[in-house]
Amino acid sequence: MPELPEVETVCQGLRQSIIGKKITHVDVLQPKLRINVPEDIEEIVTQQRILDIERRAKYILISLSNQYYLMVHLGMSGKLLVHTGMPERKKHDHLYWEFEDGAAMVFHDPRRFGLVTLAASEQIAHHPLLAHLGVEPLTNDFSAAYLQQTLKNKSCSIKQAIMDSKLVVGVGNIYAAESLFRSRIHPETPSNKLNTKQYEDLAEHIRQVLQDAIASGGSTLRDYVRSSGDVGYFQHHFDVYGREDESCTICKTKIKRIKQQGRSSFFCPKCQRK
DNA sequence: CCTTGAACCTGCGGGC
DNA sequence: TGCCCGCAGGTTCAAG
Repeated sequence: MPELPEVETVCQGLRQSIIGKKITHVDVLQPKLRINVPEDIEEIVTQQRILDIERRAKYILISLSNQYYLMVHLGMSGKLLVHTGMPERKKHDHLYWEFEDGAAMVFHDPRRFGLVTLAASEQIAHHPLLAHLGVEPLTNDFSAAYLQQTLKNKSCSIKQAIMDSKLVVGVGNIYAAESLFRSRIHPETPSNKLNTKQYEDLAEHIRQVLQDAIASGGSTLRDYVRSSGDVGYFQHHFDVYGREDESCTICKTKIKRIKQQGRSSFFCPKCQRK
């Protein structure tokens, strides 16, 4: 389950639980994911050790001792769980990796919008899934100046713009709504019509809302490891997301829901004006 | 180039 | 109880 903070939390959990382990077996129960699982995954991955876990956008990159990355994306409904022994097989479990010490990792994804694939380490930056991604929101490349510069000629809504992974990665439907609320910007505002302060607020609040969520995910990391992965992604409290007709946490006005690009947007019509 | 809409897939909850 | 609808955290691709 995916927005950047959840993916980051999963990566942190994996770092604590599988680095150094040797893969002894791979079981592919369902190869038809967003991209088909490579047919040679078993021969490439078995007998390799997990060296490290990295994240790029919402992709989990597991580096292996043979200069390959195992790339995992969780899509809308994916989970990557680690068990200390062999877990019982559940519906929508699509891949199992078994380790030398008896532990196992499971990729579980009812909707199959996620993916598991392989990439040679030296060409990882040029991999088609990663090559055209924009900046990471938690690095210094992401700033008000960057937003203002890249959006100055764009008339699309600011919500659509910040969810565009060619611009900035990792801002999904929840955190787009939350960062616009904190910035007091209406989601339908044209991207090129924000003033300088609004670009500053937005850049700052995108960073903040993601960092807050990572911190709160991190606080459950102990549980994550102990219980093999179920963090409870909707543990956070949101100011606007999913709160249609409930009252604004600032001014008590009823939160509105509208559709943008086929997806729900939530905002306070009083705090967030066009 | 841009914008819009649909597509991929399963499950859940509400209305009738 | 069943059926149909809309909804869900993402991403890509085709059409206009």
